Amino acid sequence: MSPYDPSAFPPFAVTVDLVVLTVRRHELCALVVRRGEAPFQGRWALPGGFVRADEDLAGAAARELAEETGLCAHDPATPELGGAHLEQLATYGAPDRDPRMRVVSVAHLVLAPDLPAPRAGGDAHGARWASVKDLLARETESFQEGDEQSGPLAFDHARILADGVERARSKIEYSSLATAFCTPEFTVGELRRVYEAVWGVALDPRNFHRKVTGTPGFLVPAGGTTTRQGGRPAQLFRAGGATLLNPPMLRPEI
Amino acid sequence: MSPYDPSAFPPFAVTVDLVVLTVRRHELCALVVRRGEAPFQGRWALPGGFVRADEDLAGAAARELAEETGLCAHDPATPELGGAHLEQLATYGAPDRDPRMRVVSVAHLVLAPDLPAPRAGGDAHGARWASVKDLLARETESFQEGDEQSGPLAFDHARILADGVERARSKIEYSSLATAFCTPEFTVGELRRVYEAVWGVALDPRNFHRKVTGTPGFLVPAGGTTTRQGGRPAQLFRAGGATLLNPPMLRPEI
DNA sequence: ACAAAAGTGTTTTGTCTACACCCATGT
DNA sequence: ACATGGGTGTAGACAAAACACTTTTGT
Repeated sequence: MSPYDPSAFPPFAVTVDLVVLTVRRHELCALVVRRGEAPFQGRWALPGGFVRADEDLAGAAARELAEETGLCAHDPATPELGGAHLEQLATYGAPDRDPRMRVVSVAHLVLAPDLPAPRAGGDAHGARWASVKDLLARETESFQEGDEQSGPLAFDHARILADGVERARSKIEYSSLATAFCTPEFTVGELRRVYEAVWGVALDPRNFHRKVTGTPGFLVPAGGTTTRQGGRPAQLFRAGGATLLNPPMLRPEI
Repeated sequence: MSPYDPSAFPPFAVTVDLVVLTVRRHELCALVVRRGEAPFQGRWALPGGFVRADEDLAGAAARELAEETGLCAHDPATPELGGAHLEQLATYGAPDRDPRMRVVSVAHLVLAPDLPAPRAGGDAHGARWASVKDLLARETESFQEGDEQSGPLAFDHARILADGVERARSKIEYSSLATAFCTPEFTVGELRRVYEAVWGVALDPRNFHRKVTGTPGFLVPAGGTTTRQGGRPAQLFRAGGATLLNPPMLRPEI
């Protein structure tokens, strides 16, 4: 027979979906696009698309990210895309998750600094940043039909978003990934506000400062200072080489 | 047009592969099966198979696990399968990972207590437990052709195995998953030997005892004692309800 | 002068480590 | 008696939380 018997397995469509997170105005936000076609036409969804025949999963994710946000695509072998971090999140493949056909979606998580307004691209009729809190609250609350802001996310995207947020919350605890939410040069206070937004807690600025500057490899001084946050000039830092934090940042109990 | 245009996306085969880990004779071991057909005929591989048209990913993993090990299949919604823990690990989809066709494999991680010799099932010509250390060492070392024990794993299974082992190593740090390697009732010393085997370190028995018995919800007394390890009778425990350990177990620096 | 944010010092409190020591069984 | 593993007590090292205090800017 030919290399393999195609009747031995059912054919699947494979897509990548993106959970793109950023921190804007002290709030954790996710990128959503408005669906232009059925099913879930007009509803908000996570950006994503089909994996092509000749590309790998991370490559497909990087391509979709570039198409949806204008972030330059970089070598997918390196997890940095113009300062953004890309990693695989999880795969969703319930038989009924797409009414059209059997689709397996490999979700990816992107952590990005506060970007300019996203560029609508490809098949998405519109793209915007939305507060994660709002997006997840919509799943259970009642809402007005036709309201531009409202409605639950399409498909199982609320579940995927929740998983991505949970991953981001735990990963910044024991890795230096929180710096992926910052501009290339940032202050300790800006980094603290990232933690506060992602975790939804208030942190003691004094202890936070001591902790992050005392963790070897987390931050390296960039040399300058800035007063863009007001008050006394703050030292600028860049992300250091360390990826794993030891000891980890401690998330307050709430 | 019909519900969806099949020419818009390339068809994929979707499989599940299993990293089944256990602790035997103070060593971390993985389940491997001998391949009965090309490619990689005669080589060891991770158990796995095609996802069927009507089952979800966790269901396919649970079915394959039952076929390969004889572990009774339970409700995939609950992560417990006869004392074993099942979770999704990661998805592997490089275009050339299978020479026959485009295959995306959703790897799952299973942590099981020390089982009787595995039952060969389905298309696998043989199944056995192999030391993780040996399996991963084979990837770089030279080996004798034709030796029953030798040869690197098929496909990208060494990478998948390494990822699964790394996941197990970090998860037992901050969750109570180490109990999934134990029989339903176990002693503190048996649990300690699980940590020692998975991490490849020696732990202080006195401090370990204080730590695990002092972490609320980790262990609940089962009521009896045993001398199966020799020495003074040890209290028997069951896994408690807690899944996240706070504070975590601390892995020694090396 | 005052508000605002950055940074430092100090005390208290808790946890990890290392190790001395005792307990209960099998041989 | 002794080896083996189970379990408790305790002193020192170390890190985190809480908070008083100083520094340096903008208005």
